[in-house]
Amino acid sequence: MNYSRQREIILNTLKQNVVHPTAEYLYDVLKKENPSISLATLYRNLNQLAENGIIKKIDGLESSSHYDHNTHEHYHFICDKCKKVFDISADVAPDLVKKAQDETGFTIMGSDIVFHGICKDCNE
Amino acid sequence: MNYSRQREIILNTLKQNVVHPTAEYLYDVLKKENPSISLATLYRNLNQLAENGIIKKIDGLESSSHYDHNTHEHYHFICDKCKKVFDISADVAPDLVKKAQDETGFTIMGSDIVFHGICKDCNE
DNA sequence: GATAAAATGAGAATAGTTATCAACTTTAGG
DNA sequence: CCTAAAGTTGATAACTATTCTCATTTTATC
Repeated sequence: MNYSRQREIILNTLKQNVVHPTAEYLYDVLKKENPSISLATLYRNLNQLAENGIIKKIDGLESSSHYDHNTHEHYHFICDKCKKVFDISADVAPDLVKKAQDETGFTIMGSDIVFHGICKDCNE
Repeated sequence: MNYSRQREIILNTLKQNVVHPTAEYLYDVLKKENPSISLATLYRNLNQLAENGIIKKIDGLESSSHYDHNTHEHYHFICDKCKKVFDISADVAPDLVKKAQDETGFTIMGSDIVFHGICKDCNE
């Protein structure tokens, strides 16, 4: 990844935003200073920056939603290779909601954890 | 929500699938037994079942991705009312990846937690 | 069984994102 | 500091996942 003016602008704009903006929001902000910037350039650069670990893309699962008939508190692991989703017991994060509530003072109604990695089968 | 044949079929199909299928996967399975079922019916019913707490929709954030220039391990809270995203420190779930790794034997490369609820401002 | 409310299928519509491609930038080597 | 190769850009078409619309059919109620 070599230098690019647009990428620098995008990264700076993201850094100046305390919130965790969506691409759409960033696009609106960017266009004010830089009316010619293209939406494709924005997405391309956000993805590149994320792939290089310079920023982080927050979006649990990637494209499509998954559905689970098990409604008991539990979490999920998605294999980056085979894309299968596995259950992880709620024990890995005890009192999670309570702790987060104490830290923030927000009313927290639920939590989802999504782990990423490579499952046993794909590891072999 | 009153009874519906299609909803029953959809729920049963979901229950019989160990994996956590996407709508697309479910649609393929459903069509075999029930060729006339419509994709809209499937989505409508999955949403209804999820709203009624009968199944769970797994998808971190809703529609669009958010981007974060802070790449240190930390988690997020999204306010269901104003849709703003807030940071939550990694302390709420100590040794999370290690614990999940011990439980599963998978190679875990990362974890995302998304909390849902109502933020302080919206609570007032 | 008649009637109102809810659910359906088909396909159009939408939102978010990615792909394509010709023109322009950046980098490295001579 | 010129040039060729590699990378990046803007514009727009294309794609994917999901929701909306609406005429028809099912379900619940009296």
